[in-house]
Amino acid sequence: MPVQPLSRPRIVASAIALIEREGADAVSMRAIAADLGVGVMSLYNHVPNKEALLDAVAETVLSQIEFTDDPDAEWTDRVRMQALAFRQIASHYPRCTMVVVSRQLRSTAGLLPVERALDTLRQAGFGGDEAVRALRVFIAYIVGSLLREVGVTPTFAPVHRSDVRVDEVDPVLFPQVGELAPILDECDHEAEFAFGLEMLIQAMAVRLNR
Amino acid sequence: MPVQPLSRPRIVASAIALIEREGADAVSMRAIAADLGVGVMSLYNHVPNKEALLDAVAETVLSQIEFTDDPDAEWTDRVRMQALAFRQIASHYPRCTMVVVSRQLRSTAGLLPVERALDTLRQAGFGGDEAVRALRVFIAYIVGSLLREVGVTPTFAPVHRSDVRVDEVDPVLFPQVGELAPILDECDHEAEFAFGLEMLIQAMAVRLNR
DNA sequence: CTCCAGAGACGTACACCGTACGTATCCATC
DNA sequence: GATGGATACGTACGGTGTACGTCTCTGGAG
Repeated sequence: MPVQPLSRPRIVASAIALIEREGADAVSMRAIAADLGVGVMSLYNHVPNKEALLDAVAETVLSQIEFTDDPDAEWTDRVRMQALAFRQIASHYPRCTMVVVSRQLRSTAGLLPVERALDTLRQAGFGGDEAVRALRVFIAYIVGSLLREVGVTPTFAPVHRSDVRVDEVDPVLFPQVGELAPILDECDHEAEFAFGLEMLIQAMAVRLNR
Repeated sequence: MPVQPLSRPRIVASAIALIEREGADAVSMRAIAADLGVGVMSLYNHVPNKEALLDAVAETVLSQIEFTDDPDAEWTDRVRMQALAFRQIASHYPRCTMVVVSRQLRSTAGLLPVERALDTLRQAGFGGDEAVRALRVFIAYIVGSLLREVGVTPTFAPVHRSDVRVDEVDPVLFPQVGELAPILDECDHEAEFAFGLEMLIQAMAVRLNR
C-alpha cells in the first residue's frame, strides 16, 4: 500500500525517469515496479502492456512541447520556432527521444504539432499538397537530426566515448575523412541543426515565390 | 555437422533474412540457430555476441550500396545519385533499415559513403567546414526519410494497417489535418524523398554561388 | 449491521531470451 | 601416438513480459 496510490501517470513518470537515468534498454516492468516500491503485476492494473507504456511515454514527452506560436509573425519565423521547440524537448529528454521517434502515434499529442505546422504553411500561402510535402521534409530532417544528436545514427563523427577518434582512419583509403577529421570530430548540435533548418526554410521560401 | 560449415557470413545472411521475414524483434540467437539447423552456442564461435551480430548485419547491408559515381558529372547529379543509392538499398532491406540506422558504425562500410560525399562536395568547391555541415544535413534528411518510409517514425500519415485512417480525427480540433486527410493518407515515398532532396540540393547550390 | 461485488495489489508460473561454462569431436602438427 | 586448437553442442543461470489465481480493501444494497 504505497502512500500515494499507484496510477498511470505515476508509472509513466517513473518510466521516463528510468529511461533518462539508465537508458531505454534498462526499462523493464520489474525495474519500474521496484522503482515505485510495488509488485510487478500491479502495473498491469493501469497499463495493458509494455508497448502501451512506451507509447504513453512518447505521448507524454511529446505533449510537453511548448509551442509559443505567434499567428502574426512571419511564417518563416513560425516554422523555425516550431522546429526548435521539437529540438528543445528532445534535448530535455535525450534518451527518451529514440522512444518517441521510433513509434508512430495517432493521439492528440502526436497530431497537434502536425496541425500547427500545416496551419502555418497554409497561412503562408502554400497549397495543401505542398504544405504536406514540406511538412514531411521538415519532419524527416528533424527526426534525423535528433537521432544524430542523441547519439544513435551513423554520425560517423565523435565516437560514443571519445577515446576512439576519426583521425585514426587510414588516410590513404579515406583522404577526405582524414583531412577533415578535426571538423568531423566536433559537432555543435544546435548550430548544425539551425544550419540545415535555414537551408530548408530558404528553399521553401524560394518555392513560395513562383 | 551441417553440409556447409558454419561461418560468420552464413550467420549474418540468416539474420538478415530473418529480419526481413519476421521483423527485427523476432531476431534471437535461438531463431537464427534453428534457421541454420545448428546449436545455439555454436554461433558464438563466429560472433562474439548479439550486438556484434547486428553490427555485422548493418555493415553488410551498407556495403551493398552501389555507388555508380561519375567524377565528371555535375556535383548536383553526384550527390543526388549518392542519396538515391542509400534509399534504394533501404527499400531493398526495409526491415533492416532500422537496424542500420540505429547503430553508429566506424567500419569501412560506414565510412566509405562519407568519404565519397565529402569528396564530391569539396570538388564542387565547398570548403571543408561547409562540406561537413552539408553532409550532416543530408544524412539527417536521408535517415529521417528512410525511417518514415520504413514505417517507424511519427508519420502521422497512413497507419500501419490501413484500417484506421487520418480522416477519423476530430475535424474541429484538427481542421487542417481533417481537410488534408486525403493527401496525408497517401504517400509516394520515392517522389516525397526526391522533393526534399531537390530542396536541399538547390539550397546548397545557392550557398555555393556567393 | 451484514453481505457481497468490484477493484486493486500481489505472488507464482511459464515461455523465452542472451550467454557463461564445460564437454565432445575433429584435424593438423609434433 | 600424443597433443593442442577449432568448432559444435548441451546445460544452466539470471533476466524478460505477462497469464492467471489469490488476497485484501472498500463502498454501496438489503
